[in-house]
Amino acid sequence: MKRTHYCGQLNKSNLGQNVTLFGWVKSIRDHKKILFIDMYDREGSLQILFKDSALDNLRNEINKLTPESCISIKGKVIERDTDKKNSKLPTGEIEIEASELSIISISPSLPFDPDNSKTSEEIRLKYRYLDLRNPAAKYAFKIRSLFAHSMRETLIKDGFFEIETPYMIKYTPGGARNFLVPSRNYPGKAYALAESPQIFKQLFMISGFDKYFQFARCFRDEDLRAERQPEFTQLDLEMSFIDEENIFSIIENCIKESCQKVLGKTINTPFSRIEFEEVMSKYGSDKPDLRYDFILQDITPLFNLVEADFIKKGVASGQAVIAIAFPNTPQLNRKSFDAITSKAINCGSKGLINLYYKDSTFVGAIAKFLSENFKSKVVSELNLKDNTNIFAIMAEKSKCLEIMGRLRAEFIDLFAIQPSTEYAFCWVTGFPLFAKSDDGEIIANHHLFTHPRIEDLKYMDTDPLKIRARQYDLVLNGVEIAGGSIRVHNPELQTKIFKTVRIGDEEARDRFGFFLEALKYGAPPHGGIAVGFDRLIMELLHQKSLRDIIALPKTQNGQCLLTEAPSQITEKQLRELHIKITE
RNA sequence: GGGGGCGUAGCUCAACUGGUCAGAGCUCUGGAUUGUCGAUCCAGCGGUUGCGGGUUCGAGCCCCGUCGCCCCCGCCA
Repeated sequence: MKRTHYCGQLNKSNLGQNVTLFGWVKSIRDHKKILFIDMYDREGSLQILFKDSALDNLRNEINKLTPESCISIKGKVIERDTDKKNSKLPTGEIEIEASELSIISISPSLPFDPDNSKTSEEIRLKYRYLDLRNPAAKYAFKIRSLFAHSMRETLIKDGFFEIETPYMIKYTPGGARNFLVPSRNYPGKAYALAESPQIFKQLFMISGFDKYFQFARCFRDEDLRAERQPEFTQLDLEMSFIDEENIFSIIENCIKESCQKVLGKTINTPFSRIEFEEVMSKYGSDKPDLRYDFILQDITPLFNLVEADFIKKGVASGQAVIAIAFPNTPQLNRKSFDAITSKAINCGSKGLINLYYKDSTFVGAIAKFLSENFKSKVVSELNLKDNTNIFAIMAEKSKCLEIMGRLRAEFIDLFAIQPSTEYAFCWVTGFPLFAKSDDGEIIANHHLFTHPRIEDLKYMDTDPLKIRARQYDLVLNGVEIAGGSIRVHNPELQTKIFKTVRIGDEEARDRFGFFLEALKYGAPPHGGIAVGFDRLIMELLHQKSLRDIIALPKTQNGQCLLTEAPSQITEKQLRELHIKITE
């Protein structure tokens, strides 16, 4: 029982060799006196030929065969006649003339065809082990594996230690909701599953490990989205005696090398950088998709010139008008326009203004209100060319930007605009350190250990909302794939920050006691970043859902359709855990 | 917690406003076939229209409830 080759790896260089293969039957084409089996394994598929006395001898066995059965074949690699080669198959120049066949296990017909991508996800997740038989899945998980390996390799080469942190940890309030693991030994107490290794990696810096990384599973009990799973993988790292530049270059290099090695794709470094304020005003989002260069434009002053009442009133009451223009796009039909308008309304807009510019004239619902003065100004300010759609909304400025930021992606989709590049990486920096909560309180925007920018420290007592953080996100094609910061290592500054967000000594001790204690003992300056590894792979492979690159994902409601987790637990288990179910 | 989409044969889908609407392709089963390659040809099997109520002479279609899947908002520092 020894495999000599993978099916998918044989080619003309193996001609004449006797091979032993293990794999699955894809299809059987029986011509009675001659018969073909397409056989595949994880590396690809291959045609097996049965004829003459070998076919006569194996006939009984072959008649039992069904597609997707597991078999082994012994035979000889032969070249196909020129007119019998199959250029669609990597192994199409050769075939195996079989001398032996053994059936390892017969499969009944599958509940669905693994190669048919139209099959509903519900069925595919229920039989995920069959779904994963398809070549696209094999490719995705091969890339994922190689990428993890390559990232690990570059970090080890850069002097990082890979250190594990516990998953079952002490619950600390704030942040994402935790999954809880009730304790058997301590009635009423529970572990929390770690939502990230954040606090531990900072402890490692205080321990003097200097450079730490880990592929860490993270658990968050929050509602799911296409790019969120309740458990996911972060490439987490932290370094001492560094600043932002060190983090950027470590990550850029790690991604660049891995893309080159694993995907054969060249990524340009350094990645572009953009400040939070700029990214919000230009793209209306802190995770801009820079494969497209359309930017939002504030045309509020121009709209003063529009004679429509609702616009005059809006602008007079301090609302802003934000526009975006799409040259070389067709005029929208009623249906498309209504669809996109309702999206705008769903995002909180009152409506959507659309003007179409063609042959030096404007078409649209508000066209009749436009003065010549307005027209000539808008043409020059927006640099309008023929066949351009201009969309605008009017609202409070930050709301406007946010809504337009979302619509930007919708328009790009609607007009099927081709991206200018395959991968657009960018760093977003200069996030505000604090934000104002709904009830007017000052709260931390990121987490409480984020270091303020040195030049903004002076606002701490006077105008803390003006302080920018030494925080950075990495964005790829409009998806946030990493985030991190330089941390506070000075206990006095830490106390000041707590004070600003009105966390008293007692609360601080309660929530972060062991960590604040640790900070006292000669903490080095440090910072780090966590890469959403699943999202990175998803984006690199242009997948729309995290489920495509997680082997055994959960549904939007957090169920595993294969194993049916979560499942009912018994009275006995509950008793052991000192838990009573009410209701 | 909220908004939207979907659920019909093993799979993918169809069935105009409620009335020959239980249908197709693929899979599957049987047969034919010496160069096929998601083979082809012939024949056949296959249904609690997610589930439970209701309206109606009559429901896949309308109404109420419920379950499940997907997308989004809130949420996820």
